[in-house]
Amino acid sequence: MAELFHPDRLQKLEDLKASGVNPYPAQAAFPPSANQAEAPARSLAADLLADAENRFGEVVTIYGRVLGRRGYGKLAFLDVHDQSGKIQACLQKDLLTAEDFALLKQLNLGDFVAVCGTLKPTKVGEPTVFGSRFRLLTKALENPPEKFHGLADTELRARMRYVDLFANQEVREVFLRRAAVLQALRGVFLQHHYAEVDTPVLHPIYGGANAKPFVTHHNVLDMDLFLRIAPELYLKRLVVGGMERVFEVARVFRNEGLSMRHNPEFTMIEFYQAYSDVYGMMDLTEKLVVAAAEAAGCKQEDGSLSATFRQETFSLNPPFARIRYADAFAEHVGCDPSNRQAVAAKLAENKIEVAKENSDYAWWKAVNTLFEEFVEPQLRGPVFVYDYPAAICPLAKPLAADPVWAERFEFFLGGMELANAFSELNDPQMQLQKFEEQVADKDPESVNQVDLDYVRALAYGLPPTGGCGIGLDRLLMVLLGQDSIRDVLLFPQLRPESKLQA
RNA sequence: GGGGGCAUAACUCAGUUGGUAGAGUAGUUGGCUUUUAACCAAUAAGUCCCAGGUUCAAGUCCUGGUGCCCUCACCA
Repeated sequence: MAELFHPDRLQKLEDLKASGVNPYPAQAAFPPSANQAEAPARSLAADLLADAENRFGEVVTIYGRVLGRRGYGKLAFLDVHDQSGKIQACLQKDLLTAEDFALLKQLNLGDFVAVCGTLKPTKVGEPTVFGSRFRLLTKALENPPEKFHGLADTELRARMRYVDLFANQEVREVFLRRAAVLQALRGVFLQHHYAEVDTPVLHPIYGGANAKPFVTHHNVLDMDLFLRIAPELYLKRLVVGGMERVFEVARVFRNEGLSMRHNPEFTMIEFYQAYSDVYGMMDLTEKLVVAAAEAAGCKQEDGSLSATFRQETFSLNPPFARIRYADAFAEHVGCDPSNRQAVAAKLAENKIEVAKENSDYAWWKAVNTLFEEFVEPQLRGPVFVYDYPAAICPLAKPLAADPVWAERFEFFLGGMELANAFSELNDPQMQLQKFEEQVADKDPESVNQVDLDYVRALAYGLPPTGGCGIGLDRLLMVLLGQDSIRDVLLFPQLRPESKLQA
């Protein structure tokens, strides 16, 4: 970036100031004036357009950014964009004061303006505000992107999201829908009498998932802290304490690679409900996904729900399919996952090594590698896979009937794992043992220790509880049809722009 | 971290075999009272990502680096 401010614009700014125009007024509203009626309150472009025919003749006020201008000497059409959309304004010399008409000449694309005037159709019928008053609200010192293509460079779009958002209306739509989805999900939780909570992001011991953490340091306490990789263990402490239904919209941080599905920080919605279990969580997850889909605009004309993601259309009408892990495994891998010899043959065939002899965890981890390789790509979804191998589920309660399996499901959609839920393990001794095994099985570079305080909390008694975590960003990718997680994150992680900061 | 690709004006992009850096949009100036990617005329704008190298000559070829994209690895 050669210049932070466009030189021509700086000149214009000086000219404006010289002629007594404040390029950055504090208030948007038209100031009261002796010889002019008070301007009406602001209208949104979309509201005016929705009801234009009934409002023709009405005096209205619009605010927005000018992103198009077609000038004709003594008249100009402006495309005024606000959050809701775009409406045309027409400014004619006949209707304006000399000062306002002079100001029109100094206007640039990208500037914010207020226009007050009569809503009327043009000769071709487009609803247009024919301005009798007009003022500059903010001067822009940078050119907006090319008007036809918008901002296309993916790097610039992510780096300068503030430009992407106003230059590409569909991008703004994605993020407004993201906000609507979050609100809809909160609505479902409130209907089910959940309390929204905020638990710590800075953890002295990290846990609740298997991931590498970011490390930071508190100066006064003189201790290292980890940015949370999951809120799980804190949320269950709340259930121990008697907060029976809690959820958190939790930003979590994982110090791992980036990809179209991975960002170092992402949003997980976790929720826990006392006296429920994994099956209750399945029902609630289904309701949440449906509510999210409705808020995301997935409702079709016939009332059905569907989303198109990466050229594939997914029906989101409940109920979603439910399949046992072992059945899905048998179908796509070709053998019973409990048949050790058959599975060993499959592992050898696919050159998958069991990391450690005589370790249940290592064995089932390898089994799960087969699952990830052969089953998950086939799970187009929406589908719940349930009854996972207990050995790889340190936080889930084993099935009473067969403790090889645990009360856990994962929810798949669009080829991605979007949710993960358990009947929470609440036997403190078994939990301690599983934690210890897990730490012992860990690769050396991944420092981890048993969260003994969590085990102590369980010792005070965690009622039977169902818990679930939903990867909000990935869910939004599918619902909003965005290929990359970067396209549903306002500010995805990028390296700093060396030229700008140098 | 491995492999592949891209990087030229504020934006979108051309740039031939290595031979003076180009267009459209945006900007500036002028003209135009119903356009909508308005139009017409003039004009300004470049560290061709960075640093080396080859060459009489490099946007172009070579080496290294940086950033981004794709892919693999990592990733409950």
